[in-house]
Amino acid sequence: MKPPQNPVHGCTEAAQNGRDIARMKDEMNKFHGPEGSCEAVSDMLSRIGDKWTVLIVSYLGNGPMRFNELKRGIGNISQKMLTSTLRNLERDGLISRTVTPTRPPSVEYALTEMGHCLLVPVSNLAAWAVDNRERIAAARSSYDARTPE
Amino acid sequence: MKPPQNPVHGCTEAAQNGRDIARMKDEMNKFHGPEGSCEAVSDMLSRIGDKWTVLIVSYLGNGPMRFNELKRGIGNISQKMLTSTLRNLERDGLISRTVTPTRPPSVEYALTEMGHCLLVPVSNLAAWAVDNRERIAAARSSYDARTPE
DNA sequence: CGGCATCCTGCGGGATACTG
DNA sequence: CAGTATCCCGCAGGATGCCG
Repeated sequence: MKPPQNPVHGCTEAAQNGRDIARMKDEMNKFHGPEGSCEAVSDMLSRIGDKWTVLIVSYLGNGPMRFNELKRGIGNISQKMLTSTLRNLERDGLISRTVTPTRPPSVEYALTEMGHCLLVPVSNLAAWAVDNRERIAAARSSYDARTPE
Repeated sequence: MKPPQNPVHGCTEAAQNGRDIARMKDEMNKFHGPEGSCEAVSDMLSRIGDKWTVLIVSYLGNGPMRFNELKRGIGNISQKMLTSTLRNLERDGLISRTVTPTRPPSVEYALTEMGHCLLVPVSNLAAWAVDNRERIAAARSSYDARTPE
């Protein structure tokens, strides 16, 4: 029996008010506490939060892809950004780059084990974003409605 | 019996290769599929991935705080960025702003229920970042060592 | 104390053109 | 096909100064 579909993101204000919050605080304290790790987290989040990283990682979650395959899939990304984002991901050990010297040569990108690993928390966050999209939209229009007074 | 300390981030290549990956793919597909939600996720991630949002949210995870309290806690944030990030979070319904009209007035910021809710997936991601910090650092120096050839 | 307004800079990131 | 190189623009975001 594995973690039962756990509703990490459902969070309809019931489930979370107990244990999870406590565990989470611990995480967060170990995270502000020893000065260093805080920066590490901040760092990772700006890497991940950049305009393309998560898109690419999530596309590669469906299996290895070639350069232009990715480009077409994502659609509106420039070669420059695709290249540099892929480079950074490779540098961080999150994806692998395999060149097959045919002519013209083809290059395959794939998630590494660590890349797949990252996909887990990221997809949780993504799920949260999807699930709370409407609430946020509502909060925004509500806020906008009562501020420009 | 609740989710057993689930090793969301430990991911020592064992636990994840089965079900979780599959579930995750589903998440990701529902996420690329219906055109709209993909943007929503991308949006949220750039919000969250910006330089300060997560820091602030995580500080507020320890309880309500006042403006300068936050500023001191974080340390190197400018007033401008603190103000605007707080404003955005308030607009999105993730934090509340309460003015107590003493003199000089004091303003308290606190996470809303949705804010706490966000903290859960975020702390998972943070945990991942902490746990994989060294592997990433290693990957980077390895990469840097063999590229500038 | 908790802000807004202003000025100024760096760099993220798009468009375009050229190579192996 | 899979890049590299160059140019150029916008805006995130720091520094500084003023207000209730």
